[in-house]
Amino acid sequence: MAKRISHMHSMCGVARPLDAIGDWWSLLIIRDAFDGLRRFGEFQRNLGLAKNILAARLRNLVAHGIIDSVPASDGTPYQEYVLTEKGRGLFPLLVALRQWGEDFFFEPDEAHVLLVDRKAGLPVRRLELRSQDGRVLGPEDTVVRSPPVSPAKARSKPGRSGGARNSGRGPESG
Amino acid sequence: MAKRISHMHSMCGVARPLDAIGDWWSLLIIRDAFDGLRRFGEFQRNLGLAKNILAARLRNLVAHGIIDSVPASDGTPYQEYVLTEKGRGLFPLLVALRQWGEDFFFEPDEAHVLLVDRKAGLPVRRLELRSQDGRVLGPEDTVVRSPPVSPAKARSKPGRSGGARNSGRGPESG
DNA sequence: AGTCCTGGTTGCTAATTAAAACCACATATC
DNA sequence: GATATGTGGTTTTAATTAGCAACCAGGACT
Repeated sequence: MAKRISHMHSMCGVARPLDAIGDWWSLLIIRDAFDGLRRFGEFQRNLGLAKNILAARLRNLVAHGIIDSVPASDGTPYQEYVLTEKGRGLFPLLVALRQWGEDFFFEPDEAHVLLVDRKAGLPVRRLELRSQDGRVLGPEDTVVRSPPVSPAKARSKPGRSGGARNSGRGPESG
Repeated sequence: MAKRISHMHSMCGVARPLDAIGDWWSLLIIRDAFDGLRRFGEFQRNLGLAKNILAARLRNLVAHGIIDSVPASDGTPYQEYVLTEKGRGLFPLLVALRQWGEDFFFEPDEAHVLLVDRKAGLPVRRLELRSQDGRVLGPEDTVVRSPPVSPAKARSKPGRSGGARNSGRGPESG
């Protein structure tokens, strides 16, 4: 199932999720799942990937708790694949990806689908990262920082380097 | 450079960006670039990946306009790799990924770094998708829809199926 | 009974990945 | 001036992976 980036030193908060998703196909499967697809054949036809690959990806996603494999709801003896809560948590990521795509991957005059608010029928707003007090934050306005270490936890995880260092910029940004 | 998911039927607004990014390593490189890393050796040491892989990924990212390769600013005759505007556009995606990771990939008591607003020193807000009028939107509240087709463009791209069909749910969600 | 559809698994081969060795250039050191 | 050392890669090579195709099994339809 792919060597992937495991053996990463830190397996930080970005690498870990990547490892769970698996690969691009998985992300497209998840997107299709958000779109209401549930059956093996639906995914396969829609994505056009080999069946063994699809089977492997679905297995992996199920193993990581992103998709749940449930008995088909229509009486057929097959499985349906539905997003778990964890899987549904990927919604912002997919939206971010899509918005980035809309921004940079289409000619100005090239027609492309866009995400609209179902109720109002209008395009959605752009995703924005905001501070607690509502300012929009860009890359320079944020830092990755270790949380304040409560004394009780200070000795619980001696192995990971996350404790004290790196409260500023630099490697091991997690 | 990986067969990837090219040969996808539609290369929709999600698949296209994925294709450009390349793979997980690339995303980690981008994350490190956001973190201020610029030199080949910095990336290599920080990520622990083979040099040829790093070189290939950097080439790919440069080719896709995500990273720019500029002469080093410190007088050395080497290159520095800095994010382009397009690359910086990936910030929300990385934040989404990180927040998802924070939600589902750490034990409740497991310490992990988190993203804080540099100025206030407080954790950032959660990314939320909102409608034009400010409602928070979940997966069910959105649809992927073709934009209204202006007559001039109606015949410009006969090949792509994006024209009329699929204004609702279903495949080819782009 | 035969055929088709769904939902996979199993082999196989070609293509990719990644580790390691190598190389060129520059700077620092003796 | 010769030698080590760090940077920024490329080439070589072995192992892994992807994806095609074939196969298989249960059910439905004819």
